[in-house]
Amino acid sequence: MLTFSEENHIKSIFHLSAISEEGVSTNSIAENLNTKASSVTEMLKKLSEKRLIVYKKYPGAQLTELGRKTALNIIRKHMLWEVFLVEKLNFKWDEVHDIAEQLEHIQSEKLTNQLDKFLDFPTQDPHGDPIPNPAGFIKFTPKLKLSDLNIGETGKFIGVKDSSSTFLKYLDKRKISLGC
Amino acid sequence: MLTFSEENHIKSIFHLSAISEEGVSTNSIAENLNTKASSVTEMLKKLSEKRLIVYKKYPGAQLTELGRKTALNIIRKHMLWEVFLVEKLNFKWDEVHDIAEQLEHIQSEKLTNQLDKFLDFPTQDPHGDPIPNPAGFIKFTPKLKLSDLNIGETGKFIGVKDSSSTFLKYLDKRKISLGC
DNA sequence: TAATATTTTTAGGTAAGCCTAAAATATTTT
DNA sequence: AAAATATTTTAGGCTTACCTAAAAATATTA
Repeated sequence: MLTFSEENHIKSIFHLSAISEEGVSTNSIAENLNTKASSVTEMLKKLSEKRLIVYKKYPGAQLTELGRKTALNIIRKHMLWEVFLVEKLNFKWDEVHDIAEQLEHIQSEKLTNQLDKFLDFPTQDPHGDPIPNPAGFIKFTPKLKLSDLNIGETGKFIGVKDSSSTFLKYLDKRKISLGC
Repeated sequence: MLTFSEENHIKSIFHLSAISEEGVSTNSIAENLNTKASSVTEMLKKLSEKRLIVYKKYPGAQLTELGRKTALNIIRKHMLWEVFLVEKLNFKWDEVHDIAEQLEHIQSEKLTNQLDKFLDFPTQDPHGDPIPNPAGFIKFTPKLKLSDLNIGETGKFIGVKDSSSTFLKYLDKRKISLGC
């Protein structure tokens, strides 16, 4: 059983790995979690003892297979709750993040699986990101940036990189929504 | 913003007040929360500073109006989540308590209200207890104990006092469910 | 490559929330 | 009402998760 803080660090390392690959720096985690490098160092030691990361002093942190599974499980829960909030409770896609940050820490495997079933096994969260399956497998859809398209070319809008409330509201105002 | 521990103490005091009236003892709270009297004393000081309880050294703790509202809000969330788990996610009435103990601490008034609406404003939780409304008002239904009925008399089964998993499973086995 | 800058770690401190053991207070019994 | 028993509080410690400031390690640049 992990604490909220441990789970948040694992999640942060997962997200940052996707960008940089090969060792996530202490500073980047600290920045990502709005905490200090010294606090992160402490936590990295702990996560390393729990075999969730491989941690060599200066190169930084890398998730083990166990760590990756743990991260994906938290992210899966986060995304399923976001779908629930948007589809069942009529939240806007820019309002769900903070609530899902809380809900993702609820511990009950049965709850997660029943929620998944209730939502009819969604494959994407409200921002178009793929939801990992219970085994931790992610099905990526090939994507292009809007800026990669030439004038006149068309495509289907399947996701955003920036999930900030400001940007999502901007898209809403321009009537740009998932599936366009 | 209260911590989980503060919320749990407030809830405990509320439940224990219902039984004893007039000051809840330190020991009873400790027993109820599986903690020690000395830890409770500390917490009572803190809750008192936050004007959630009135705390005189030996007579024990009593909720203020603010404390009562706080307690009822937590209990309302707990019950709504229980209804959600049973009605939407197909949980049994004996499985929901531990999960609801976690969900009751999620902070979002909008979430609570949207959930309430989604569930079509339920008035009772799965164990037959009345759900407080957003203003903290509880509508009690007059009840009789099964043991108060004479042989041959009939009634409608509207709730249980003992929500232990064991007892609820026993009722299930005897095919006794709410509304019988 | 030596000097400078950056990053990371270590050292030491704080607050919350728990604990045990001892002291203080209240209650019950004789 | 004094003694014995219960309860409650205080005192002092521990762990987690933060923090700041200083030291150590690494990277960069002149």
